[in-house]
Amino acid sequence: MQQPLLLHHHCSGEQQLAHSLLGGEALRALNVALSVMTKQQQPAAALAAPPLTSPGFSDDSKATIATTMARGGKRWRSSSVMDDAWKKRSSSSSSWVSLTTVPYEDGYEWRKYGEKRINGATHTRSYFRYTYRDDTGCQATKHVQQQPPQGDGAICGDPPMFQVTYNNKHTCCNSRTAAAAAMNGVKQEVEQAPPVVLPHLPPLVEALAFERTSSVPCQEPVSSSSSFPATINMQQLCGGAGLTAEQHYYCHGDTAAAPSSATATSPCIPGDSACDDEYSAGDMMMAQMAAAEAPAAGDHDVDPFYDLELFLLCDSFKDY
DNA sequence: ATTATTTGACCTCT
DNA sequence: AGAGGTCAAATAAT
Repeated sequence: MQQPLLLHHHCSGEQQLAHSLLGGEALRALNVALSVMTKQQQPAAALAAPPLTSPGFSDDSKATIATTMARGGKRWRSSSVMDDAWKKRSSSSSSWVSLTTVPYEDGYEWRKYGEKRINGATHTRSYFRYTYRDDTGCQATKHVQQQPPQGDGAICGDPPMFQVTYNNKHTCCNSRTAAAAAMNGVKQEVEQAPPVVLPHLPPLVEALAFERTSSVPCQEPVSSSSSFPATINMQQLCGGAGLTAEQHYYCHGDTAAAPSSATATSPCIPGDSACDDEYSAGDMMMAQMAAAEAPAAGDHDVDPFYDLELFLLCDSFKDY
């Protein structure tokens, strides 16, 4: 319903758009949808992606590495470091998949460390690790795989979809403080925060996603490298333009870990000093709405949807 | 000068 | 042997 306004708001005036969105049916529909969401806790849909298990390492493989290193390859790790890596790999296996059009905007900063051509895939796969891994010890990684075009692939306006596979939970408490600590040269204690439970998104979430527009100009398929910024600018997250595209999360592994930003980081929650300047009446309205829908203060620790709601609301309305 | 990305080699697993 | 993941030297960007 809002598509014409969204497409032409530069002509008809942003105020009118905001009025239409915040004062009309859209907000009410959103409110209802979120209300249903909070009450609906269905198991996650079947995974589209193959299981991403960590097979662990046998003693034999350790020996293999030892001999390999002895014969003078390009490897440089000491055996003790290797042992630690094995322990980590085998003890903290968890991964989850996100299907999204915005593969790099998840609230954390990532550094690209590799790119591979994957068999049968039309695009290369890019590998990222948490930018401040060395400072925080956070072992979170992800890889991004652009999906082949759906249908005939030539439909204008169909944005490229990316499958983002996250590995290892963020052990830094949240994105901003970890980044700040790293930038200040402060060695941050690695907190063993309780695992954040990934909200299982019911189908209704799809109704919240912004409808794809058919008027977006045709684009060349996104090339595998350098077409996207590999790191996330926090200012962009808080005040940058652009609507959040649809994101679907799937999880698997031992613990349902949350996609980093969608929950704990919530980079744009009103009241956060880093974002306050960017928010006005609309934000307060969203905060009130979320407060009305969410359990009493303090209860959102056990409400898997609470932070997700805030994130979606905040991110979706931040430009108004 | 510093930081981030690219890219080919290396490594493990199947 | 091939596939997928990681490393770090080389290169590019800031």
